[in-house]
Amino acid sequence: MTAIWWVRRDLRLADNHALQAATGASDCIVPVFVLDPALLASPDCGPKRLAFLFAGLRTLDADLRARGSHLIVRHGEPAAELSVLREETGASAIYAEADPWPYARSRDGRVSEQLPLHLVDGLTVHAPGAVLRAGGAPYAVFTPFSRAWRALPGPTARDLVPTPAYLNTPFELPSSSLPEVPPSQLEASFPAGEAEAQSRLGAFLDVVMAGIAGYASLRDRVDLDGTSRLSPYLRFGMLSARQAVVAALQSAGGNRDEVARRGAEAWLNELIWREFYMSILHHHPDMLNGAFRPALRSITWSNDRSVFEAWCSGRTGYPIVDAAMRQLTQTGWMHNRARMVAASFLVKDLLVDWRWGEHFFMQHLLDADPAANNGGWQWTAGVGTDAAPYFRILNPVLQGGRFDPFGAFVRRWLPELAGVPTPFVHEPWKMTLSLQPQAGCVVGRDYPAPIVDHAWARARVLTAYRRGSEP
DNA sequence: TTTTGAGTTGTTCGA
DNA sequence: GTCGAACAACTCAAA
Repeated sequence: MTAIWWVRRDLRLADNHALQAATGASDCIVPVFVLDPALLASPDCGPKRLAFLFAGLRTLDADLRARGSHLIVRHGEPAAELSVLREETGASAIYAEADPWPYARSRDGRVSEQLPLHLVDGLTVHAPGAVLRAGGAPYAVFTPFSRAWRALPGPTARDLVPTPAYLNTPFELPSSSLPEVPPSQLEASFPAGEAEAQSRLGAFLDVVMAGIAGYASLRDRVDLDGTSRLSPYLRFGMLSARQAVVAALQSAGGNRDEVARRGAEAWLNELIWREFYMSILHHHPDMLNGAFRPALRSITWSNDRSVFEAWCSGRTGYPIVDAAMRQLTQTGWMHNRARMVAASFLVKDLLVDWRWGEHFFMQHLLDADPAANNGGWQWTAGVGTDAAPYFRILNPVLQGGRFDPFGAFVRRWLPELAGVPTPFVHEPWKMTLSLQPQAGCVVGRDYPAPIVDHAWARARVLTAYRRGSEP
């Protein structure tokens, strides 16, 4: 018996339920990845994430070759390509990991009409649809969702599926080659692959390194390396979410000190957020098209192209926003706190439709996932499930002072601020005209003046939301 | 059905 | 400088 293992966003051999289902049913496995032209042509498909995916596929191929197998790559419409592959191999079934993303669901529906496709849960620890209220309705608020999620029997180390020692793939089949991507800063920041993901997880969990132990107190500091930086790996399944949750639960339990326990709890909470947004998207696929709350679909945005472009390129005149955007466009990753500050600034200070920002993040983030990205933007804009209160408008100067107290983050990404004294580093326009040349940063010449006045913008957005929520 | 308490991540103002 | 209240009103979840 032969089975096709259809790889999509589960680029790993460890703890892979779709692969396990395939090997359980068949002794011959055909691993395939289908490059879908509809996805490659999507405006949300950016070159950085694509390069990360290609690098991940090469690594997966190498990992498979070490086990007697290899990855077959096909380019074309998935149902058609899988159909051809099934003819070529005589496979009796196709196994793949279920994905709640609406495009994936319709694609898989089309494949199922023609082929014996078996979808296996594994993208999340608890299937999106498994965490429900007493009457069977889905949750729309995070805290009760997380309580119900935690109340379900959680995975333990014994539940993790080991990496297969050998995979029998005797076929010599045509395989498309992946485009070569030149080495970049990206490759240095986030090397793709399962081994890298495992090594990062190990370092994060290491007691001596204090990654997870310091997480609760340091994760908001944009100038420090206080987060796991595992999001790109979770996005493509180079790391199993189940393995991450098992690690978090292990770190949260036992006789550990209070700080370490709190750190593990905080990290577990972030993993639950990921599952929350996948669940939300599963139940409300229409969220990708607009605000969850109908009352907030008629806000009048300024939608000023020039301020949007200033935001995209990191030229708003607010250092923490600009540093965040440059970190994103240069590395494909942005610190979580910086995401909130940058997103809040676009929506609340510039009054630009949150969907513009959502698309920009989709294009640039290695870890961009439709569920989490949309959920985060709706949360920031205050138009989604469990939305932020209307009055939560982040002040970029205060956020900078609190989460980048010495200005190391903004100086790293904005070299023009290198000589600005720390008291002014988050508001350089407050330097006197005589100090600016001494600091090597004349506002308006070396670094932009603020694109809007925050106090004025705050009043404007409150008015716009009040009007937008009127019937 | 009605009621009640709560809702990731804050800011501003005035005493 | 510090502190507490105010900031729309609404929806969700559970009793």
